[in-house]
Amino acid sequence: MPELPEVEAAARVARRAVVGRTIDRVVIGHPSIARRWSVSDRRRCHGRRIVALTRRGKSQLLHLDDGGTLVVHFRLDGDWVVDRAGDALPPFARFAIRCTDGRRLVLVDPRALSTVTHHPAAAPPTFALGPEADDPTLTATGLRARLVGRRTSIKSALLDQRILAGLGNIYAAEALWRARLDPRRPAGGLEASELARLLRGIRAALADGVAHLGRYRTGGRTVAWRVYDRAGAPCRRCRTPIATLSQGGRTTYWCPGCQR
DNA sequence: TATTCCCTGTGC
DNA sequence: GCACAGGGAATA
Repeated sequence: MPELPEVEAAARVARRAVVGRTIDRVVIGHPSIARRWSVSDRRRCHGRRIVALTRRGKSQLLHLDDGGTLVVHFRLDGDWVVDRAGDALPPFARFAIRCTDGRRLVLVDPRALSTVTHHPAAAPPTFALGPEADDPTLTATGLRARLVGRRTSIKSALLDQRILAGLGNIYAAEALWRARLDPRRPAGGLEASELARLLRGIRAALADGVAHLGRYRTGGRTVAWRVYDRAGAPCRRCRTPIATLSQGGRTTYWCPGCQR
């Protein structure tokens, strides 16, 4: 689930659940999380109030009243479940924040690839991220500046969070399809008009994702992607069968007929 | 700039 | 069985 629209939706769920509340204790449910938590990290969270929850790229930041920060990244499969302390933990619970009023925010993640880290006020987290993919002030010229000289494919560039933050494998493919751009094109070789199309494609793909989140979150995505996961099916624009290729170890879905 | 690994579940 | 899964840090 978690690319920018999904993480943003999850952040809203978590914000409603825990901002303004006080942490009674944190629960660590998997060694992959425990590895990054010292005894002092856990102790410092105890009794702290969560004063705000923000998003940066695909990371969620829980700001504590002592200046500390919890950084949560869902990776491929993470999601929040809100329940009550005392309930049985949901399946695949990997981490949880139990609030003093009994509210509990649980990170569920079958694959256990999600990460949660604590950063004390003296060592706040840093992010080597490009501008947000949905940043309304982003321009084609600005995009060009971030891609100039890049030899990698435009598809791989869109997945590089240092260039643009928030796109993943699905929305990158969807944006390129909307822009009618061949995903193999060198990132630094796109013309101004193509970059303008790409920027529009990114915005349209993200907007579509946001528009359909409700349906997505309540049981299986009912919305059809434009190209993602449609290998062999006819392109929705030109009827050419959708093809796949591997780029940087990820599968790219694209239309050889109308993406140039 | 391109693989390798982290984890576990699912679908072929 | 085995390949693969919407991510990204670490490594070569």
